[in-house]
Amino acid sequence: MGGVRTALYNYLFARHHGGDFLLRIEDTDQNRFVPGAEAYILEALRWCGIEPDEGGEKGGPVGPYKQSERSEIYQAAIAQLLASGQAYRAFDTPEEMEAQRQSAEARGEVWQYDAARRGGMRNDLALPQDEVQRLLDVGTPHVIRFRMPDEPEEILVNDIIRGEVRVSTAVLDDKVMMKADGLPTYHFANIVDDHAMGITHVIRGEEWLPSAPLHTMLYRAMGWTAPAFAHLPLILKPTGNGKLSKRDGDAGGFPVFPLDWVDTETGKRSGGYREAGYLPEAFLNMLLLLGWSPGDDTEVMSLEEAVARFDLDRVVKSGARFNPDKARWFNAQHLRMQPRKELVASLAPMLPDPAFSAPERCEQLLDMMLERVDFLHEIAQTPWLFQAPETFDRDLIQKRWKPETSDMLHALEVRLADLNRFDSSDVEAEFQALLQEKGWSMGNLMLPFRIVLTGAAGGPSMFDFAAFLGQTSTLNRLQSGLSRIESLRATL
RNA sequence: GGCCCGUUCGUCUAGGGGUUAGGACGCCAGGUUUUCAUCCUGGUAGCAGGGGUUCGAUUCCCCUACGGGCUACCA
Repeated sequence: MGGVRTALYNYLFARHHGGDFLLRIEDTDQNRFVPGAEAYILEALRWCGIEPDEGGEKGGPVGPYKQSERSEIYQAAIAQLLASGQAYRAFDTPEEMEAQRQSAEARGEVWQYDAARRGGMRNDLALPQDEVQRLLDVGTPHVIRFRMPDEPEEILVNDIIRGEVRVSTAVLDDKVMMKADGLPTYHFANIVDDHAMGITHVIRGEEWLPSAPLHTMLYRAMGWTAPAFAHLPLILKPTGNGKLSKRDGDAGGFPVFPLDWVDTETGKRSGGYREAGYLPEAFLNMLLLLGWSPGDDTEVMSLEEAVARFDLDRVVKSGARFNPDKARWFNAQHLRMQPRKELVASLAPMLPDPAFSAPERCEQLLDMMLERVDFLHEIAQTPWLFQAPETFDRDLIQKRWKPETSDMLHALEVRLADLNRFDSSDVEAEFQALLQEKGWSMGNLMLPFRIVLTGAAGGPSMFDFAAFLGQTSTLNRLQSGLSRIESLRATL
């Protein structure tokens, strides 16, 4: 969800200002490679309708769009940093550094690889030149670190959403730019690629705000103009503390992924909004308002409207708690805005019996049910629409079934059997005529009629429903339902 | 621990030196409806606390509290 929202805001911003939205795959961590993840991202964006202008399967003029295929570019860039003395090689092993960290922490000190400590470490800057050469000659694994200024300096980051953020380089460490495996870290690859690809705006999650000063320094060190930054508020759990995470969905009964996702290692499946029955428009609309507002009372918006109205100056600063109830509400709103044709096309394959999948039958179902559901599949999952009810609401029958009720329904059955036409209006006219003739009240006949045909208390207009069933099915349900209810009443 | 960001109804948010602090979700009540739902009407509920500045702070400043993020050869 968080990733989709970030993509959405980037897309809207680009579209609103006539720019391009590119997709770059940042796959520089070999250990975290997940098969299928890239295809998943592409498919999720496609489902949402926010496909990139460049990257993905499209490619484009500033490719490749996958960092694992851009090694030469990073090599050239790091050579520049090394040559200008703004980066250096470090040979310290993870074990060595961990030991130092442990002992520092035992003394209550903060340990970081910075200007104050690098003199005591095994690197270019501290080791004699011939020792460095020897290490290099024998192929000692090493990383390349960015050299923070020796003297503390205040770095100013101008964030579109948060304004000016100032950090002293004294609290920043010498971050690794190139890992021992020869691949760049996020920090380095990101600034190199953003520059190479002509990125003008970096719109990303707030978790990146602490490293924005580093990125600012990297642009300066490379002699490049930095893009504009905008750090988005995080999406928080519906209840409890912390940001929304994968586990929250399964526990809370709502999806946190756009599409179903199966973890290839554990085999565990996490539900997606698509599979949960959400319309992509509703999913996006819900995400849109989680951290941004148009400034007036408008809430339900199409993607086009969002493009027209979106800008970064109305993005909220504080974290937004996700509300599953409101997500449902958005779906209900968008469901009713869908063109009929599309609803029919979506509903037809969900239906339990192909006999109901004909366009006119789907139309009838939608007429009766659309305003009563939040999701289309709720129609398909209402059993009594498609077959006579198996069970009847005991409490309801106990409360509302009077001694004369069955006879009244028998009378209705006889009248309905005589009908030559069985449209909703025909059923209604006959129903009213019977009431009038016998002096019965609407409530005393209508609810039992509903119970006998559906087994339950709620639902569509009974005249529409009878017409939907047709004369034969209506009469069959009346007969079988009545006998079932009679035997049920005998046990009450 | 250190650094950074934040704080308006339960939730998402509008607002912004003088407002009856607005809307939405949820919840409650009433109306419409053959039931349920939709829809309509109304209600419930909020400026974290303390200091300043000011004629006047929810709005500006500071502090505290609380929340969040980062602190990897992960992104």
